[in-house]
Amino acid sequence: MRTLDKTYNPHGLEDRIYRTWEEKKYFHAEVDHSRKPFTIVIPPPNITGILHMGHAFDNTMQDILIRFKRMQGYNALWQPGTDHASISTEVRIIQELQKEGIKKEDLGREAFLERAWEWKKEYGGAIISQLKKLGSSCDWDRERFTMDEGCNRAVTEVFLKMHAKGYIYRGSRIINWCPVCNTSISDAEVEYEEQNGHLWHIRYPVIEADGSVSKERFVEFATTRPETMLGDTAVAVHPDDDRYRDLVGKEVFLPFVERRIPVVADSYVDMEFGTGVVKITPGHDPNDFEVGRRHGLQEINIMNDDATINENGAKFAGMDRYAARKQIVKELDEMGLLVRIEDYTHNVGTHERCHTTVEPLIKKQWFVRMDELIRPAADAVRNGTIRLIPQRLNAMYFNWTDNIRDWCISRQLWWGHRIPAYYCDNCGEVQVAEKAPEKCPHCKGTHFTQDPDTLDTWFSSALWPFETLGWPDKTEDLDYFFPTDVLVTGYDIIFFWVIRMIFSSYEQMGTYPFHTVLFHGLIRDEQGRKFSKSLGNGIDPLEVIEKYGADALRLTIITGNSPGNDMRFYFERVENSRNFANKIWNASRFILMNLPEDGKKPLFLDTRLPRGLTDADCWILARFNNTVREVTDNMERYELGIAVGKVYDFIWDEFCDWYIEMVKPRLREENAAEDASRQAALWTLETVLVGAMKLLHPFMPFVTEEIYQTFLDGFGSEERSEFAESVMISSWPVFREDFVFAKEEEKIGLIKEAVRGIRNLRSEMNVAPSKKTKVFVVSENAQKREVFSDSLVFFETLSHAQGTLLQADKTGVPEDAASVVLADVTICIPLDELVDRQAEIARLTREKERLEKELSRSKGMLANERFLSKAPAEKIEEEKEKQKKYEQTYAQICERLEALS
RNA sequence: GGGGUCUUAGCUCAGCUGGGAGAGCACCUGCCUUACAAGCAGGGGGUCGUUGGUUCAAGUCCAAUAGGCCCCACCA
Repeated sequence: MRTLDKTYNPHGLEDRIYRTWEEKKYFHAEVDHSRKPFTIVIPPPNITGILHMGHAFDNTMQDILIRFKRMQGYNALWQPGTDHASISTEVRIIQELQKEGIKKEDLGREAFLERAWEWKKEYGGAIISQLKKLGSSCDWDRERFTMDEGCNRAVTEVFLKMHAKGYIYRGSRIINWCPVCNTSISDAEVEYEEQNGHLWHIRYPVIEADGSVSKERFVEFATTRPETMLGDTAVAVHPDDDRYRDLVGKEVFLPFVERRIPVVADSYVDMEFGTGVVKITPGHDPNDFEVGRRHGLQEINIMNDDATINENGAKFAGMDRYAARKQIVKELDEMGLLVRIEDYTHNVGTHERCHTTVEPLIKKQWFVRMDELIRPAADAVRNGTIRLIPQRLNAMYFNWTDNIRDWCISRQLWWGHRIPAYYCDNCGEVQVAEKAPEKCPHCKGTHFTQDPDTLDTWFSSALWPFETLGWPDKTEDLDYFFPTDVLVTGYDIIFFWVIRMIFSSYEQMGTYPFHTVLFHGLIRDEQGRKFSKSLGNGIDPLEVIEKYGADALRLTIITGNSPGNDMRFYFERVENSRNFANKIWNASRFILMNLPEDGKKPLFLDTRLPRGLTDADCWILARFNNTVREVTDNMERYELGIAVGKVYDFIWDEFCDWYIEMVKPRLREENAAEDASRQAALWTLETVLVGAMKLLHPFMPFVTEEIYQTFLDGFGSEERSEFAESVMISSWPVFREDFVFAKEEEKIGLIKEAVRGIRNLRSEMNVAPSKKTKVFVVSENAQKREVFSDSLVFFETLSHAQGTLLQADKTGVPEDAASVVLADVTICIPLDELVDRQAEIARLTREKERLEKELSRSKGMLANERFLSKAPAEKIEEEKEKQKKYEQTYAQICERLEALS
């Protein structure tokens, strides 16, 4: 006989089920033109990473969508893979080497890369096995890596094409330099930190008309970085600033390096700030760089790559930038050029990885020109070709596209895609090509050196949606699965990744990579803080899975969350999810207990409605039907949190707490004689439970699979079908016309109200559970017998449960009785059975007041001409019905009150 | 400085296109009822940040305001 343990235990079960899925190749998708594809590419996790809550969030959402679409009959492909993550991996390897006392440079490029590949081999797979623990139904046969052979070819191809089109160029620009990582970093990798510093007020002597350095006339300005004065090539004032009008065009004297630099007028200067004078250091400040370019100023680099002062820094050469700062301030003071020092807090750019203060430097780097490329990316969102969910993120998206700057793609790192550019050893001429050319077209030299830099890690990620499907080859996969459908990711990488995928895809493929981007927020700790290593507040999803199961983790993550919103993670919430798994487990056990033991074909395999269905059966079928429609609708609108909430409520509240309780009497041995009714109940129980397992499967894949298969008991079909052998390849429930039972729904709705009324009464009147109470059900409705044909049984159940005899009676409400007045039925408990007459009066009075409020609202609406003329007819009808009910009920309550007092 | 977002029950949060205030946890009461105490039944508790406006009707739309958070830019 099919049995389940008393308590749900995900341990072991989840791994076992996942293995079966893999063995059966359910995750695998092949080109099949008879079916529509549905494709998601995974945001490739870094090979350095271990699974964190962010991954869990991201991948749970993707898995839900892909499982849903798979069940709906789509040829669903979830394309997995990992990212080489150039800088973060390189940093980690350097740290590892440090422990062995080895420096990256000592090892050399070749040996270092060997080391990196070893790292990839060792740790790259860890994240994959962790994703499997979560239940991710990726097509692992298609796993890719951003530095595998195909992706390498894709990267080179794109680089060459874009270079040929003039989108990629090499140029001198001011870039952010990290002196510790020894590489340039992109603007987006700079993190601003508020730091306490100083504002040094300094003055430069003016050069007099006779060419002498003035002893009396000075220009005063303030700076947070005095050491950069060594690279000053001008001071600037605002063109409208009357105070300095006569100075513009003159020169001032720069101490130490003894340079004469011009005073220029530029509207970049804020007249209000400080003295209205700014020193201009084009070599070490992005704004100054711009000013410098406008005025044709000299660009002087005063620093080495390790942020020590170089030979342009006169006597300070060789000093660290901070040591030089100290010394310069001291000497300026001695020269009488330091006016004062002020405390000042300001934002300082730091490298997000190592938090070193970045140094703006002018360097030759490779760039992608963005002005033209970005346009179609902005248009796609603007005209709705690509939909961002939630829509409010459009603003953030346009904030990026409207303020785009050229993308610096070269990195002075070793781990990554090598730039396909070769310099002639003889003349230095650069050739961009797949391989080193044989001859330099410029000087005919034959020896070349490849550019030592690698590409920004996002360069390859930007190609991810099509390179993983075979590009640059023309593959059938690409043709069939691309463009993909939905991208699921965090809003924090809109710029890094999403925008870059969109323009890259448009440029290379002529089409957008997906039509929808579903964003999720961040998972925070219970105090609302981000998870971070330094805070030590991280929660390891694997530990949660170990303790509560992957299903519980998934349900927790998705419940009550709406797209793009952050959420807090509480263990209490996981416990609740685990309890829900246990709940459905036990509901299943209950049904199994009542099934025949002979291993007969399960009843629900016959989808026709059986004889003997009662009102209760029809009601739950109708409620299920309704849930199917709503949940499907929510899923299609990506409202996953709402969808799962509805499934949860249906299963726990309607199915378990009401239907199973209603149906119990019919299952009892002594009622076995009424076989048709019993069979109908069992058929309904099975049909609804199995259907509910399907609805729940995308969210909680493991427990639903176990239950589904237990019920199918080996009778499943090997094909994808309604009763496939696995729930994950079974078909998603659809709305059924034969499950529409409006009348029965209404009846049971009434009965539920009645029962609640009785429970309320008993509870409020302090009726002891053991106390037997008479209950009269009074109805004006002549059809009451029919209405309550089920309810009698139901009441009996309750009475049994409560240890109380309840009985229905058609006589009127006795004088001395507490009662609940419903629309067309009154439920009462004789007062002699009860404690307190006053309590009943108080209760009825409250009820009366509530109704008065409702009535006045309703009357107001129906008296309003505009409402009557504008509102849809159904709405008005509905309101009239409501009012009628209110009035009836109100009258009854008044009567009861009178009778009591 | 620009943009976004949030403010709903003690806590954490749902609430789609305006029309009877919700969930989980916590709390209180009563139940070990033969699926489940990881459970069942019932209950208390909210002027939906503040002010004004649109509307017959606003948690829901508009404006202003206070406070929190996020992103971008970054004033030397």
